[in-house]
Amino acid sequence: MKTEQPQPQPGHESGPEPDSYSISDLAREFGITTRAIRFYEDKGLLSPARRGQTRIYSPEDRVRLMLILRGKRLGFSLDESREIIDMYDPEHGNVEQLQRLLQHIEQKRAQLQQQLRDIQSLMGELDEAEARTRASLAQTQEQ
Amino acid sequence: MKTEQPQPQPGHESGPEPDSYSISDLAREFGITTRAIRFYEDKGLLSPARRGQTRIYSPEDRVRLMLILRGKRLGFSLDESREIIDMYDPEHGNVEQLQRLLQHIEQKRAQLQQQLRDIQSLMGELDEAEARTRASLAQTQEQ
DNA sequence: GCAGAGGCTTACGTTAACGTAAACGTAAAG
DNA sequence: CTTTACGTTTACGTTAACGTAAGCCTCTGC
Repeated sequence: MKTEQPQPQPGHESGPEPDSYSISDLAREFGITTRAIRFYEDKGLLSPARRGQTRIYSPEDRVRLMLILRGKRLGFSLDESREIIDMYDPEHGNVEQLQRLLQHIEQKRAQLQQQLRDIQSLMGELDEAEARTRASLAQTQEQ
Repeated sequence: MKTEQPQPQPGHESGPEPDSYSISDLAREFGITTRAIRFYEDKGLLSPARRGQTRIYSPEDRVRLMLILRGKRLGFSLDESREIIDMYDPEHGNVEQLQRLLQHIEQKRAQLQQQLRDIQSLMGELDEAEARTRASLAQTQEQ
């Protein structure tokens, strides 16, 4: 089912940004399965609109999906990704919750800094590994 | 069982680097369970020496364990970590294997660069989230 | 009017990475 | 000599994150 795009405000939006997506649109764009997308919804990470039974994804839904996938690339669980995404919307009423959110942000920041260090060292080691490999390759070739 | 440290070359090594560790030594140091360490061995990531049945870990084994845990922090699977660790020792004989190793290194590098970008953007967003939270907190307090 | 091309729900299967527990061996300490 | 601490193997259990059907609905093109 191709989600129809009647170009709502005619000739005004220049960039090609659709205002809704089908589930397979998103699956194709991000190289995942529709099953995965529905799974994320099951886990409370997405809640697209419905036309009848059919899911209709807004650009905001698409952004959330991108955030989920970025979280995966960083090794976050879906629960962690949801927590991070939930930091965006300001529905946090009382002071305690805001304090805990700040702590949470600090924790994430610390984790990201650790990841940064890890990446730096691994990058350096990859450089060395590449050098050794090229050396080994050169030696193999000159014989 | 405390692995005995008879200080083999007497009064020569100044730094406190033990030359062997028990499984619970390592478990304690890295905040994991002995079960996990044995699991890594099952998966071929470690192969410590044995005194009878008991596992004896060398400093090199300890380093491998550190690399495994760094891999985990970066969201790598144990298989991926093993592949990366295997890049270190030069047992790669023929040219094809070396070529594939180089490709492999390039892939990892690309992945790490993606992670770097991901971390940068997430860091920025954490800054914004913190700012919003502090603003929200200030507003709550001034009423 | 019917064959595809999507989409939906429900449900069982699968893999990775351990957790948990049982049942046993051994060495030092009281 | 028995408790305590640590170690071992074996094996079943668990959670996350989907994969893989099966069975059914609905619109579109021919």
